[in-house]
Amino acid sequence: MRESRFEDLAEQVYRALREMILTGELVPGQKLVQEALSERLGVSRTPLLAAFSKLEKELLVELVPRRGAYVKRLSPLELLHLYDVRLRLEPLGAAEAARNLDAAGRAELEKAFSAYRDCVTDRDAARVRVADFEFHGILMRLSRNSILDRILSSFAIVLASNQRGLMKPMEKSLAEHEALVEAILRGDEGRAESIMHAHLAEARDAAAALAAGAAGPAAGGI
Amino acid sequence: MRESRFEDLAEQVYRALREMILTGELVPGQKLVQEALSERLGVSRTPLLAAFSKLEKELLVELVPRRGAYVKRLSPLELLHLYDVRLRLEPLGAAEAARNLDAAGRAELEKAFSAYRDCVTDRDAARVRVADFEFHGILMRLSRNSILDRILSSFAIVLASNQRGLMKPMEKSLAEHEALVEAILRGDEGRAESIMHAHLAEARDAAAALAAGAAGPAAGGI
DNA sequence: GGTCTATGTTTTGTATACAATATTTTTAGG
DNA sequence: CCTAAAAATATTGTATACAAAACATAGACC
Repeated sequence: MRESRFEDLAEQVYRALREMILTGELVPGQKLVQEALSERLGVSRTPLLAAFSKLEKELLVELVPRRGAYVKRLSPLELLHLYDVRLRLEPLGAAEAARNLDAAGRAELEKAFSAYRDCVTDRDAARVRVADFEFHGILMRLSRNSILDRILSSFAIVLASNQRGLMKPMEKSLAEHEALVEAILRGDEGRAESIMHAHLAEARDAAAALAAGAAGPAAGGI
Repeated sequence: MRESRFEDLAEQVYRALREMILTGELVPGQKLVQEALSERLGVSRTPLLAAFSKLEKELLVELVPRRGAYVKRLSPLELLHLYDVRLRLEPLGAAEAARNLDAAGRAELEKAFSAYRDCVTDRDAARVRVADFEFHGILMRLSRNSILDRILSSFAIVLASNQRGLMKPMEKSLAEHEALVEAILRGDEGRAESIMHAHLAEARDAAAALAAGAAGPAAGGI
């Protein structure tokens, strides 16, 4: 066994900041002052710096030399671009998950889906968002494509993206997820891929409309 | 103008290490000892740490807590997965580049292509590899999809991937690039996309063969 | 009164110092 | 001669200290 149960402070700080950004405790555009944060988290500035580096690569933080670190604000255009990328990658992941599913994966998938369904039943929008994020994340992990999983889980941003009011009605989304799960459990790669594609294409189009709207009227603030 | 001409030591170190890894000066599996490297680069260990964090997110470095940093070695399977991802993303980039091309982009594209062609003319395999990498990188930049550009340029690894003897004959690759450039200059999105797809599909299949071979005979070392 | 400059304060970037863990070497035992 | 424990060494992780740059404030000049 070569792994280590030890966890970097940098890693903990990274996760703490990520959480704070995703929950909205730190809002887009906000400056991340090193000393204030390190005091708040009870660590020195050193691990903070490493965490900033990681978060910058995930598009959650913007690092301006000599100026500081800021919570990144996604422009409507970047949001659209993000959906364009998801639209290409997640159907691949769904297909590979369908192909590579085993008993353990099946259990994980069913668990994630039922957690999602419960949130929808409760009509708790905030929790639905998180559960949806986790569902997609688990699916990509089940694809057994480590590169794909890495890229997509890197973009925790996808959660932030859903905050912008382009969530579709819960029931519709639930039905799509259900069909997707069913296809994957059956091992139907082609259908899993096309359902995922359709599922994301709508969101992408909503993002496109948003981007088009933002480009016109208001000159779109960065 | 809000940008800053100042450059972090961390950024410089990051680029220096990246270069060293890509040129093979640092070989996969090699341990990156902090003190040795910081002496060699003439900086303290602090900026080195930030650089490690960045490189880890790019899959160029593996960070094992309390054990150290190692130059990551891509397994044949990971290589295949990487091509699966490229196969989905780069055709999108080619299409968007064709759609969004302007005069400046046209000039950049032609310059990158002619640099590439010159390397092929000289039959200098090492330089062809670098020129190919830059050509693809510029193309993704021309797509104007910042997310896409970011993901793919993150994976400097793509260069490393080409080192594994799955480069196709130079003339064939040159012809494909030429057709691609022509399609983009014409603004033919569909054709640009399909050429790029075909261009990468072959490499992907070679990677698949390699992965299948590695999984069978030798039990595939990580 | 407004703008430019000078000074003081805050904040970042980097180096260094120290503590804790991993690795290597030495030494004792079977 | 090989194995196993213990000491010594090396290396990482983290905090702190200091220098340089950015920012804010106040004063002088037009």
